[in-house]
Parts: sequence; structure tokens; C-alpha cells
Amino acid sequence: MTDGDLVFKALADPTRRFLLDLLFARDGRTLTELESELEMTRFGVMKHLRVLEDADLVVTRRSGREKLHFLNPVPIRLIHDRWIDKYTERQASALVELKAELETTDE
Amino acid sequence: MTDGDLVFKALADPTRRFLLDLLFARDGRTLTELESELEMTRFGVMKHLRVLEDADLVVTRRSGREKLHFLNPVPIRLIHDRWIDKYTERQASALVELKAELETTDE
DNA sequence: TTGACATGTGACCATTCGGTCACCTATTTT
DNA sequence: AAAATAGGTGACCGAATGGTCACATGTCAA
Repeated sequence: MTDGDLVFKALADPTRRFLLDLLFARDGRTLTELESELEMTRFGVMKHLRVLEDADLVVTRRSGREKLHFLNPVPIRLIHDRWIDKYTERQASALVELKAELETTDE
Repeated sequence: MTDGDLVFKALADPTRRFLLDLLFARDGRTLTELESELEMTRFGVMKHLRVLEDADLVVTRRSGREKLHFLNPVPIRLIHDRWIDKYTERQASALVELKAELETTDE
């Protein structure tokens, strides 16, 4: 399996996307800390973190017996660049902003 | 399953990503035309296109007995916006460009 | 209107994936 | 040193996924 494949497989699971959300909000957390945010055993979370790490979406640093987890945004950017070229980028982001605007004025 | 889930599930398969690549290169193709680019039965391709359509990554228009397929970049842009904020965007794209530059100068 | 063409449905099967558990190692604390 | 803490491995099982086929509908051309 190539690098790119790993990224898409990693993003396919809702638990793993939630882990990325947690790290996006605050970096450098340990497995145990992340586990406490999820209704799942430590082993499940560990397996998911492993997948994210293999995909290079999460990078880690050991500190004693702890392992700190950090979000790496580069693979996400590459997904964007694959199907949105420089010419259509303005359109796409404009549509996204328009949609967001319409939804907030609904409230 | 929510809309976002469908997008990530859809992107998880290499055949579906290749279909997006084909449509990114040239829009408005029929099922039969796309099928000819793949080593898979028509039914397999149809199933994949259905998944992409449910995820809103591909939109279609009927024309007689043909069904034309178009790429929709909006969901891709939303993925980008979820984990790359305005402040780190410059960093991420800079890293991507740097990596591309290093790889091309290698040759 | 008959036949060819383009697309569609439901069932089926092999493989992959998500999650848990028993068991294990390494580091810190008391 | 002993106990507690943080992380890790391999096997296992139910559920979801990828791909194919028999069969069916709608559209176009001769």
C-alpha cells in the first residue's frame, strides 16, 4: 500500500477523525489522555493512533514512558491539491463560504 | 451516516480515487466510458460511482439513455478546512511546495 | 418493431476492518 | 524492591466492504 492509500484509509474511520479533531484543538497529548475522551478500550484507541501514525497524519515524540502525539497537516493539504487546481480553488472556497453564510443567517 | 462520513468512506477506495482523477482530467463522461479505463466489470464501476454520487463528490446529469458524471470539488475543500486553519495554511502549503521542489531537483 | 445499447437491482462470496482481550515490557514512584 | 503507571503485541470474532453475476428497465437506430 502506498503512502497516499494509507492517508485515505486512515481518514475513513470516524474515531480516527475525532482523534485528529482532538489533536487539532490541542497537540502533544498522550494515549491515556486521548483514551479518556473516547468510549473505547485503550487498545482500540492505540490501534487507531497507529493507523494515523503510519499515514503520517500524526507524528509522535517519546518523553520517558509517555508518547506525545501531534497533528501533521501536510497530507491533508496534498489531498486538497490533488483534485482542486489553482484555477478552480477560488470557486470551491467561495462556494464553501457561501454555504456557511447561508446556514448561519438561517438561525 | 452523516454527509461527511460518506465523503471519507468514498475516498477510502483506490478505484474511486482513480475515477475522481479521470473526472478531474475530463468531466462529463458516461459510465461506459469510465468503465473502459478500468479493469473491472461495469457493475463494479457503477457501484463505485454510486458511492461517489452519494458523497456528493460526483454530480450527474441525464442525457437520453446516458448519464454524465462531473467532479464536485466542494467536499474536498471542506476536508482541507477542517484540519488546516488560516494561520497554519501557509506553513502546510509551503512544506508541500518545498517537498515537491526537493524531489524534482533530485532528478 | 426488432435488436442493440446504456444503465440499474438484488443476491452472493471472499476479504478487510473495528474492537476486545490475555499477556507482555519499560519507566516512574514510594 | 515492589507497586503503580504508560505503552505494546498477537490472536480472535462480528460487521462492513469490494467485486461479480443473473436478471431487468429504458432509450435509440435500422
